[in-house]
Amino acid sequence: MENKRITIDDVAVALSVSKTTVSRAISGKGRIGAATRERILAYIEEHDYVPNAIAKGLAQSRTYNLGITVPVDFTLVDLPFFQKCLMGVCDYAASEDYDVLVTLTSIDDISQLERLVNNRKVDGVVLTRTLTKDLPAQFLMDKKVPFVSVGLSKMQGIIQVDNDHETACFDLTTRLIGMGIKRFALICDSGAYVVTRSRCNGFENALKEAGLPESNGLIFDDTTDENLDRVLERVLKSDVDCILCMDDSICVKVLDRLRKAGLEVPADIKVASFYNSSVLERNIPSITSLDFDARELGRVACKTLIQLINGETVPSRSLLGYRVSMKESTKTILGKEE
Amino acid sequence: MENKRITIDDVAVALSVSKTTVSRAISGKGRIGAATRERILAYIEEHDYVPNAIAKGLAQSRTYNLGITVPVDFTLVDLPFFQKCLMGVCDYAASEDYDVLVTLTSIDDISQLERLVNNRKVDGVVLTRTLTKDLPAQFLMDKKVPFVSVGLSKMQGIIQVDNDHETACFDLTTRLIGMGIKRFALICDSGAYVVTRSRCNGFENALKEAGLPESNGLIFDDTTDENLDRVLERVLKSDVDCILCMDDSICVKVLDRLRKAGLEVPADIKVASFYNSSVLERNIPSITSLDFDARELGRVACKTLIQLINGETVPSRSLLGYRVSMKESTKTILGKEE
DNA sequence: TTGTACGCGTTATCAG
DNA sequence: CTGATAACGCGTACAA
Repeated sequence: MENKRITIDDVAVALSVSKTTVSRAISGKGRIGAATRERILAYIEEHDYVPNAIAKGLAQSRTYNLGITVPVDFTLVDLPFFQKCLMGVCDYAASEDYDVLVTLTSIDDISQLERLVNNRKVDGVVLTRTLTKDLPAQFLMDKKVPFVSVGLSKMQGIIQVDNDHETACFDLTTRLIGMGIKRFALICDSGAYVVTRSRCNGFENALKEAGLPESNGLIFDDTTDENLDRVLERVLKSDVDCILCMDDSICVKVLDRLRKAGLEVPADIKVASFYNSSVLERNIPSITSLDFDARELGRVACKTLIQLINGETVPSRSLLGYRVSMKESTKTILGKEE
Repeated sequence: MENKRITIDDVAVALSVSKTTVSRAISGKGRIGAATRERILAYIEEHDYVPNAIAKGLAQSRTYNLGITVPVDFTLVDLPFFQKCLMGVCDYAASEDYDVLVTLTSIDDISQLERLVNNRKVDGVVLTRTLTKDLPAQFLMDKKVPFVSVGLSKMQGIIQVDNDHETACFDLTTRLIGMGIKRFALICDSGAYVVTRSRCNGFENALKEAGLPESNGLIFDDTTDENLDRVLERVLKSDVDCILCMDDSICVKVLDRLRKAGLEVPADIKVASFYNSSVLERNIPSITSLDFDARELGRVACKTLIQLINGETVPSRSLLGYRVSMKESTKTILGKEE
């Protein structure tokens, strides 16, 4: 094993050319004779010379590093999302010879992100989980650091990448209506997430489009753990056909309560989730839900960010697709299938 | 907002001192007059000058970056572990002004790690999840890059940090025996993890120490999804008092099967898990288990790595503690409590 | 097509 | 105690 690392200068001397020529052979920039070029490339390959990324970075005031914020106050339910998203970012970054540097952020502490930016350790940042009050976005904007936000944000002028939750919820609701379901209850969390609004919109639009009265779509928000029982009680009394859960974390609780109440899904009541986080993967019955490809989301976010860094123009909002998974939990007993 | 970044030279010129002096005031290295030192520090504070980490890195051939490998082929059950571990690493790294750079590794693909190291993007690496066949460790060893391994490894000469699984399992088993439980079944996975061996050892030693015959501790390994049913059938016929699960991923399946078989925990049979991954957090009944602090593990791993990078001598093996959580799932019906 | 010389921002070395 | 000056390794105008 070679221990001592070789520099561009060593290559130049060994081949009796100048550093410039070697640099050109590697980068492809600037004209250079095909012959010398081949010769240099061959030598580099032979002696496995690898350019020093730090020096390169210093010279071009670039780091070829990307930052990604990861929330510390996650729940088990949204953990897979961040993990997959991170993987997607890493995927694409690697393909462009960028590396990814994680920084923990909580709702009111962005000190790690500040360090990262102030130390100029990254060329840009991917923000995951957008809150209505978005400290990181504000900070990066002030510092004029390129960044893209995964998840829609209310802030103006932010490059956003997200799945099309609104259309997805519209689609799922419409299909359920098509199966003969008429009365819904949508159970939301009390969080400050922007995405909740989009999902509600999709749901409401589907009802409207189908000509169903508003009263057929009960919406319960602010359902903390304590009053979920009361909410469900009201839901069950309301002759609801199908409970829609804003995401799996709610769905888990709902299923748990229904089981205790001795209710069968889908025989007594149907259930579906607006966000499949894979925690319910093995649930019996299988749960109808919306599937989003978080890894792809990460890839697109990363791609967009790198374009942004390179000064290319990027769409201010990219919406990715979704998949509607019709499963057991919404099957009608007559054997009607999707 | 200041837009243009200020350099050490600007500070030097503004204060009519040399760059060297400014550098000394910041680093604390080398003797310097208290007066000038204060003056420089004040100026820096005032004009919020931040040293360029890249240039600093180039000068000292250091990056102040750490790498951490994250496996791509994770399951939902061990996801929280990696996440918490990552957080611990980030915690400590930030406190030492290091940043953390993630790299995906699968069992047979370490190309991202290779890029990272070849490009000299990191000063050292934290390895998570040690397999019996450890490609990353071998690679880093050859490249002479400092690294520590989270989780015990069979390889010689590796700096390891882990929880003391063996003692923990010994402890839990012993306490269960103390509660009057005599016959155990330990259900393992068929994975190639080194940790499985440690846990089995702790379990077996506890039986031995208690003077129980070997036949009281049935061990089933290679329990793939398909034959788990058969295994459980045999277990139930064997008059076992308590099923011990190697980790929560197995425990989830076992609980599921027991429920279907109409068996009550702990009335009909007791259950405990050798690794609480928080997926069973809300399970009813609550599950007796071993708790490990993955975040602390990450912190210690990171601390050890930085010491290693700084040329300090570090213990070749650090074993961290654990917590035994006695819960409902092993309660005796008579109301005997732990 | 190729080479020279300088800049990137900092630390380290060696004088004073 | 302080200050020039040389690395660190690479990119890039500018010159040849």
